[in-house]
Amino acid sequence: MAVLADAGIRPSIQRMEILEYIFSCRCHPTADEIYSHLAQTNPTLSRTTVFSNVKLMAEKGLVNDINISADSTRYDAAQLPRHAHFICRKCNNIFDIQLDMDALAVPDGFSCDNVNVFFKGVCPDCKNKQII
Amino acid sequence: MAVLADAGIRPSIQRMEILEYIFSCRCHPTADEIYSHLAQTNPTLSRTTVFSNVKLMAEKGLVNDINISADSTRYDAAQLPRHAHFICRKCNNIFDIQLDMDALAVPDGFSCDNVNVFFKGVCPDCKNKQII
DNA sequence: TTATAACTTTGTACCCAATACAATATAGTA
DNA sequence: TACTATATTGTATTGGGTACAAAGTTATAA
Repeated sequence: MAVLADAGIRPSIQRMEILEYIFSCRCHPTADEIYSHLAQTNPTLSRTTVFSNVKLMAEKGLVNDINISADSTRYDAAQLPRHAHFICRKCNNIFDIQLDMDALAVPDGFSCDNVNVFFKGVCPDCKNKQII
Repeated sequence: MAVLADAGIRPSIQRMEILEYIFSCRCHPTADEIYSHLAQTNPTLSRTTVFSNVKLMAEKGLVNDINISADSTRYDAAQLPRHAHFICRKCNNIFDIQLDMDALAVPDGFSCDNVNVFFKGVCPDCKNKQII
């Protein structure tokens, strides 16, 4: 996990496990979901450690923090191709939406390090269920 | 405020005051900020009333709920021209960014009722202050 | 007008994501 | 080894937001 050191974060067992999970799970987990998952194999892991480290990783640009809903912050691997997110108002699932986001730019004077595009509505599955 | 009735919301003093403030202030207020402002002239107003009504107005499409930061949900008049938002990591101010968002679309099958574009970074003012 | 039903506001109590903080543990350096 | 800096842990706390029941208000019908 040289990616941690490259980002200026000193590697540790906990940090490697957290980042590995965010990079591999593809489920936009919350900090609590990351904690619950990792605690199964690492019972002494602290909830605070997860919260403080995902925040650090977001600041360093290793992960994206997704505030698509008011509930809680979700995390996504920053190394994935840029994509948008869709949240379903019925099932609350979050979907990756492939989209050309290169055209999105800020005016001169602003320096931008992060772009998020969020769609809200109803997903195909829930639309079908409503008809039935 | 026929706009309330048009959206299927029964008008009330409280609801008109809340909507009027969101439409006029242009400051992306949180529910608590709306409450604090209106409570100055309406001391019996309840915090719960504000929270439940801004949520209702967001569901009915009268206002946009902005979750650009994890802190708290902010609200914006939905009748304004579509625009993006920029949050400064230094001063936490939120700026309106004029942007062509018509190209942003979801795949077939999804039905989308709301799009948000969020930029994060440093605003011109804070960039200048850092140099000094 | 009165009665009744439906809805809204209010206020308290509560939930839970996130943070503060101090104690302990670990890693880096001389 | 001793010392310093950084991480982790666990508890206590904060604060945005909600649940719920009581009180107040509006609409509809007889």
